Amino acid sequence: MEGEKETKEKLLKSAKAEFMEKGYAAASLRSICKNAGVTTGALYFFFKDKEDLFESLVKEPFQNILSMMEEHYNLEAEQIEENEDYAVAEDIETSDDFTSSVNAIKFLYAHYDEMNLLIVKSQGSKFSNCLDELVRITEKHYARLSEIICKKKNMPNVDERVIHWISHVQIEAFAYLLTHVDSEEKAEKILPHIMKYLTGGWYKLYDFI
Amino acid sequence: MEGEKETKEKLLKSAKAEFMEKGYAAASLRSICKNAGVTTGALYFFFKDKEDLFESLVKEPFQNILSMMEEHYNLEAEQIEENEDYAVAEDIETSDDFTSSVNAIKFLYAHYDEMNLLIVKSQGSKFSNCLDELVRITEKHYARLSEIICKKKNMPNVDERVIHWISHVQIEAFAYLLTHVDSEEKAEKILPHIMKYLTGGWYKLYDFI
Amino acid sequence: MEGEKETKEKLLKSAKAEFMEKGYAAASLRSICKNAGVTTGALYFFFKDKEDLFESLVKEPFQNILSMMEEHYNLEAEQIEENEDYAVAEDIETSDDFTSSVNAIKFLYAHYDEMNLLIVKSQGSKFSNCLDELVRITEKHYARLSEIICKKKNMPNVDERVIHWISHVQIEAFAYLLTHVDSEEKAEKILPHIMKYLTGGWYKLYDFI
Amino acid sequence: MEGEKETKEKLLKSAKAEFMEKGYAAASLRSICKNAGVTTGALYFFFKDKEDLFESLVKEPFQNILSMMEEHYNLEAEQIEENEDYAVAEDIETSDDFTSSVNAIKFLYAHYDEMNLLIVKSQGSKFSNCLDELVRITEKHYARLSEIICKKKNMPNVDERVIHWISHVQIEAFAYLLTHVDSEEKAEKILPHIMKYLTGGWYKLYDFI
DNA sequence: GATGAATGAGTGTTCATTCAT
DNA sequence: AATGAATGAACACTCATTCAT
Repeated sequence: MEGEKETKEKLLKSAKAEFMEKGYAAASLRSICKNAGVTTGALYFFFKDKEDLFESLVKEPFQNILSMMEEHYNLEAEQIEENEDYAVAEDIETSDDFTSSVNAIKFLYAHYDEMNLLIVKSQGSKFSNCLDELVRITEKHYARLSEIICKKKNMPNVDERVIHWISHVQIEAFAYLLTHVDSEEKAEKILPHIMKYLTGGWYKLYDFI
Repeated sequence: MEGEKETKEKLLKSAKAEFMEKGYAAASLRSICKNAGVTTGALYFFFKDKEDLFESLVKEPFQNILSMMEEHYNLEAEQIEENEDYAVAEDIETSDDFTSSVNAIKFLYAHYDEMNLLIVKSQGSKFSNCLDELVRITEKHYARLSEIICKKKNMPNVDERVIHWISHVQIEAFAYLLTHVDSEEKAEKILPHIMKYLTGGWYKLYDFI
Repeated sequence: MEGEKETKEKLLKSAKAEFMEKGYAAASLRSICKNAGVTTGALYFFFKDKEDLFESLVKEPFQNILSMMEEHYNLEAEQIEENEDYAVAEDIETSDDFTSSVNAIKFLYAHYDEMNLLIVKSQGSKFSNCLDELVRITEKHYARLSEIICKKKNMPNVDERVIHWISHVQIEAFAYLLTHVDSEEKAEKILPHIMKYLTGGWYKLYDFI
Repeated sequence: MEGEKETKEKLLKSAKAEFMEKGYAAASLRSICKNAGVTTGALYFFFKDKEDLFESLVKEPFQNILSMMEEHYNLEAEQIEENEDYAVAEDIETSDDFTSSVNAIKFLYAHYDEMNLLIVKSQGSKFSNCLDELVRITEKHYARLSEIICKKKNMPNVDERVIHWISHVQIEAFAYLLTHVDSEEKAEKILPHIMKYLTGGWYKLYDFI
């Protein structure tokens, strides 16, 4: 009777380990089942296919990041609508108060494994380019901010490709932190410097200096 | 008689296309041979194995980047030794003269395909982590610069993990440019803004602002 | 529905035939599967690899021979310990009572095919040198006997390389019988002469004549 | 110009090494050519195919053994025809004068490599069963001797299968000596004991004891 | 819910051999 | 006399997936 209804859990656990070790494409369902102490048939009872299995591990965490980011950006957008000077005076995330960044980091490290799966182990799956989606959201937000700033400062609009590039760099920068600093503590120690560096870029770009 | 001595070229061309399309791991030697209009045996006459075939495409370009970067960093290091104030006054690559960056970009786009193979299609090959090597070199250089700057400014040394992170971000930033902007012209248009952004980070970090 | 659960049997049968015909190294798994009316994947469901397939055919019989021989030698050793004159008076297997030899032959012929696989068809597998193990056991036993005999007869010890050689010859002699006389009946008819010949060698060596 | 006409020699030397190391079947012509510093085409200029290459190494030595053995047996047969009592009185090779055996050993060790190729490395080639031919000659000779002895002693003829078996055992016994004792010196030290053992078998078989 | 069996296409790689030059 | 190029079949093995029970 042991195991019984936890087969699915065992499979997910084994799958996570396998995907972590070998990446999506090189992972073997055979191997996952074996390590779960279960036959292939069982896997296909719970999951449609390899893709579905991977998705079961990462979809929800990924949606959560998306939501979180959208929420964060919406909040910021509201603040700007209320006070158009906000963007100009403070720049984006320019203040030395990194609370929201810290919160983001907290969330990411709470789902450390899943984030790593998404960022570095998803090649071959439909999440291969999952960061692109984050970039897209970020980009949209920054485009709006940029427009406001430029209007205020009577500058020509910054090229949208530059905005896109910056968005990508920022996302990648966070991703790298997550995938190469293994504990939240350490990450939080580095974070302020990182934020300083990233916001410094904005300053320069809009000649705040 | 057609083809004759160009079999190797045909194979390399076909291989490049296949690797580009599917990435190293998912590429099929069978498919490469078929598209080259050649049998598998022929491939193994010219190349030791899959790895060797891939290497034949990317090794030399990669070595060239390495050389280029080392040369560039050595040059900069020399300038600093001659004039220690250089680093402080101008910061690294801070001037609005991006000549060396433009040259780098020119080189990268001259080997556009190979660079893309290296950066985004090499997973599974021994070039999987080729960017790490570039990061390592960059990091070493920046560590040296950072030390000089901090001494001059009576600041505590910047954490080496931060230096590492910045180096990575910079390399990735260039890599992204290359892999997502498909012509040199466009890249050169964006480049000044990118350089501005990246150097802005340094300014802020060392409180030049 | 035909076949159903006998796939493994069919594979083993087909494998035995193929190994018998071509030997381990030259045998083709493809061919084995085809003759079994089964796909290659099926084979790999039941067996880890080629080696494992071969092992499944011969391991047990081989272990049995080992056990049988060890038992036989231990028995003989006990008799000698009880009566040290045994070895001298009777020599090893010198009596005209070949019961144990006949039993051995009976066993060998009960596994005729497997023995042939082991002895003449195993080249390239890990059973390549399986006879060496039998020789080793035999040698150990004969070394002990030889020492006792020589002490009793005040002879210098027989060179261990000679003992080794004799052991090998004896094992080979039995092996040849098995691999070249196709029925137990015929073998049993020849056996007494063979035993006579082999024991005659011992007589002469220890100057019993 | 170097090499020039010695290509064939280089190929033969390289082939011998390869066959020695891997055996006939597992030997790779590719590898042989490479180690000879020559292309495959060259090999096929001198040799018809793999089989022919192997044959070039071992055919002559093998023919020589055959001749030697036949000569030896013919000589012995002549002696018997001249003096029918010879066989009975002395038995075959019974005297303690092993001159002819020593000569045989000398010859075998003079062609040590080739003999090893023939005996242990020929599986898969047409020399796979080359020892059988030696057994056949030996058998023919022994059959004749046996008949004479039995007539003289008024014994029933010894079963031809026994004769065959003994012949095989003797050939194998010599082969084993050659393939497991690496120097002629050592072999000559063991040889007297071996001869003693082998002739002892004959004594017993014909109840000379 | 889950098993155990089976599929069949696919993988990279090696082979002896051929042949125009 | 020898090269260098190429063939094409064969190899052992792995894969995600299916399905009757």
